[in-house]
Formats: sequence, C-alpha cells, structure tokens
Amino acid sequence: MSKSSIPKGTRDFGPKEMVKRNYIFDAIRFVFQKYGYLPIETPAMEKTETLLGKYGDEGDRLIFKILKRGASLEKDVEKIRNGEKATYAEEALRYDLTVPFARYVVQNQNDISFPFKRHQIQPVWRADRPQKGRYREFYQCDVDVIGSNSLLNEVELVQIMDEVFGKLNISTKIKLNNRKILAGITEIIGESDRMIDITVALDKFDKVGQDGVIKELNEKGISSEAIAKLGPIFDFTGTNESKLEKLEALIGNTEAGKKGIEEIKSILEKLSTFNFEFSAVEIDITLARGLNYYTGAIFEVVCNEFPSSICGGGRYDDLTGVFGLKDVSGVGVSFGADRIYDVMEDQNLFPQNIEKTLDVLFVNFGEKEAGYCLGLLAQLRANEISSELYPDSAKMKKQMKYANEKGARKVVMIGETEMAENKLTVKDMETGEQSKLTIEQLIHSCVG
RNA sequence: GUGGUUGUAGUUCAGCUGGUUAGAACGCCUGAUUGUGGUUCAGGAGGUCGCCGGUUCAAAUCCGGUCUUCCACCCCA
Repeated sequence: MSKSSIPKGTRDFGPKEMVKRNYIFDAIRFVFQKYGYLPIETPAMEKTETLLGKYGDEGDRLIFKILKRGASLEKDVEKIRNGEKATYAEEALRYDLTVPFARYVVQNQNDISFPFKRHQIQPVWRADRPQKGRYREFYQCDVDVIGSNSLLNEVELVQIMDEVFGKLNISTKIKLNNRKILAGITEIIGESDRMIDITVALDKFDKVGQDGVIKELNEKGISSEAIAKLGPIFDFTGTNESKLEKLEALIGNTEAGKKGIEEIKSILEKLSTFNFEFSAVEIDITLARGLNYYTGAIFEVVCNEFPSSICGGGRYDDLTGVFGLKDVSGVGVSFGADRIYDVMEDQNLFPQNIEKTLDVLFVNFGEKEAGYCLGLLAQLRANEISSELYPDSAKMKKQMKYANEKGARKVVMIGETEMAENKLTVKDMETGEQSKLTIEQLIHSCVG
C-alpha cells in the first residue's frame, strides 16, 4: 500500500482514461464550435462573495472556501469565542461555470458584442460526499448564449444536446420544463411565495412518487388545501401535445403559466422540423432543478440505468443583475463529462480501437539499425502517422511485448537484410501476418 | 451535514468462534524460443494484513478512534 494518496472524491487519470476522456471532450468541443460558441476560461477560484448566495443554502454549504493567507481555523474559533465575526475566506473554488461566466460578462461588457455565445470546459469543485456519479472535482462543459431573449437559443441548445449524445452514441431523454409553468402551478394553488419549496419537492416525484412529494410538502408546511389542488400534476402522462392541453386547462389562465406554455410550444414546434435519432424530447412538469437563478426554460438530460442527470441547464433572466448589469438574459446547458464517461463505461459505448493510438513501432536492433530508422520515422510522422522507435536495443521479446501492450497496429523490423534490400519487414499485430514493404507502401497502408 | 459500508501481494479476493512460516487467481520477472507479442510449459520475486491506540500469554481476526472506498439521504453535472 502506498502511503501517498489524493483527496477524497478526486481522481488521477492514466493514459487509458485520458484517451477516453478526450474522446468525450473532443466530441463536445467540436459540436460547440460548430454552432458558433467561442471558448473562454476563468480562474479556478473566484472571490467568495461572487459565489455565495447564488446556489441556495445547500449550494453555499458545498462551496470549497479557501482560508485567507495567515488566517487559521484556530484564529477564527478564537474570534468567535470573543464574540467577534469570523474571518471569512476571501476566495473559493468555483462551484459551476455559469456564475463565473456571468461575472465575466459583466466585467468585460465593454469588449463583448451581444449576443455572446461562449463555451467553457473546465473543472469545478463541490464539498460533497462522493457517491455514484458524484465527485468533488469534476468537469463541466458549458454552452451559453447571453444577451438574447429569443427562444431560438433554446431550440439550438436542444439540437446541441441531441447532437453531442448522438455523436457519443448515448441514447437519452431530454426533459423540458419551464419555471413559468411552475410559477403558474404555485399560483393556482395559492402558494406563490413558496415556489422553491414546492418545486424542490416536486422534483423528487420520479424518485419518491406522489406520496413522497406530498409528505415533503406537508413537512414544509404547505396547506392541505393547496396540496390537494396539486392532484392533476401527478397524473401527467401522454404525449407532449396532450400534456400541453392539460396544462392549458390547468394554468392557462395565469399570466406566468400562459407564458410558459407558449414558450414550450414554440420550442417544440421549431424542434419538430428536425429529426432526433438519439434523444426523446419530453415535457416533464415535475422537473424543477435546484439552482435558484433559472427563470424560463429548464432542461435536464437523463439516460437509462444511470441515477443522476448527465446534462442540465436553463434560462436565467437576471444572473448578471447581481453583478451590476441589468436586463441581460442568458440561457445555457452544462454537460457533466465525468458522468458521461461513467455512462459510456457502464454501457460499453467507447469505440473498440480507441486505445490504439500508436500506428507503428520500430524495433531497435542496435545503434546502426536504429539510426537508419530515424529517417523513415520522420517520413511517417510527416504523413501524420503516429510512430515511434523503441529507444533501447532490448530483447526482441521485450520490444514486441511493449508494442502489444501499447496497442501498436504495426511493428517494423529493420536489420541488416532489410537495410541491404531497402525494404521493411512489417508485422500486422492484429493478424500476425508479416510482409516486406517499401516505406511508401507502409505509409499508404497506414493512411488507407 | 445524516445514516450505512469497505480497507489483506501490482489487481480482484479467500482467511472458520483470536493460536506457529498469511493463501488463491490474474498480473509481474526469468527461462524453454540469442530477429517476433497476444496462446502453452517450467521456475521466481512480491504483504510492517489502511493508520494510531486498547483488550489478551497471543490480534489480519475483538474494541475505540482516524483516514479511505462504495452506497443512500440532502443536494446535484
């Protein structure tokens, strides 16, 4: 057992994992860029005040805070004993990418032309207890557009979600809801000011069922009359169209509800002109999402047999407001790369040969032979063929084994005979077949 | 933050109610094969039993603490 270790909920990634992780990042980044979203990065840490109060009480608790230089827990404890205020950590690790993005937008508003479409792929940290699909350090891949109220943005985000998961071959369900619908629901049951409590409880419907939700609402002090009026909500099956009809009847006469229904309708209408091969887009009126800053559409992507969502997001009308920039609405979603990785690992969705990153390995037979290989190696690399020469003239068996474990597709052997003939002995590691080729033939066989 | 769970060779695990030199499989190394891997055969190396403390003549085994793993709740990518 090694004595050294890494913090709870964090992981090292070896070459085998990184190849797969990069496969995911590449696919996501490719789609983001194709839709015109530009990359940005922000610091791992933000000022604590930037982060606090944006994610609700629970979120605040989960933010990793960094103690001020010179400050210590002991000193804080001492201060509290003396009746003074504790020294707050001035900095904290970012909890997500959306709030830092809002801060970035406000801070750089003069240099940004709106609407601003950005993507951002960086780690975030949460002081959570690890469990399945849950880490304390994990990557989010965000796409957001800020400075546009158009629902075309929502439509585009759904396309992006479908395209990413299509590329990765993950079959998913994209759940769609709208905070305005939730507002409409709380309005008709007469509990408008309890929206967060109600929606958080409602969000658990999938997991705990109707009784569980009612129990939680009771515990939170929602009146029985109000809960009784929620009845129709628990029976919301059928097609998107029929759900919309039911909603119309239920909350169509509230201002917020009406608006929410219109928005969802408009999004679905535009989406209906596209084919969705991998994802089903489905209205789910119990979808709430915990983050407080959402105001319109909300999204969540789930996939079978995985306990938590692998992507989520929504529209926030005034996130920049708290940083001093009013009336700028944004919408975006975040892909959870680590969960996507877990899903793909569970369901065996990574391509077969993903770990075979080396095309050609040259066996090293000695100084003279190795020197002869260098020129050939350069030619392969000039043709974008990944290749290497074994650095030591070790035993053939050791070199072959190295090639095998590294997943090399071909092994090239050049000894005295080959040098004299000006040919290469090429062994195909998959079939075991061996043939004598010229360098041109080898290049051709690798590229083709 | 609450509740539960795990920790023995590089890895996955076995080790009965505490009792001598702690085992297996796979992996690793060496050789059969001095220009051939993935198959076969023969041999070999490798463990302060997570860490600290306690009970005992005696602890991998019992007890306490601590760290870690995994799982559920809360919440979330």
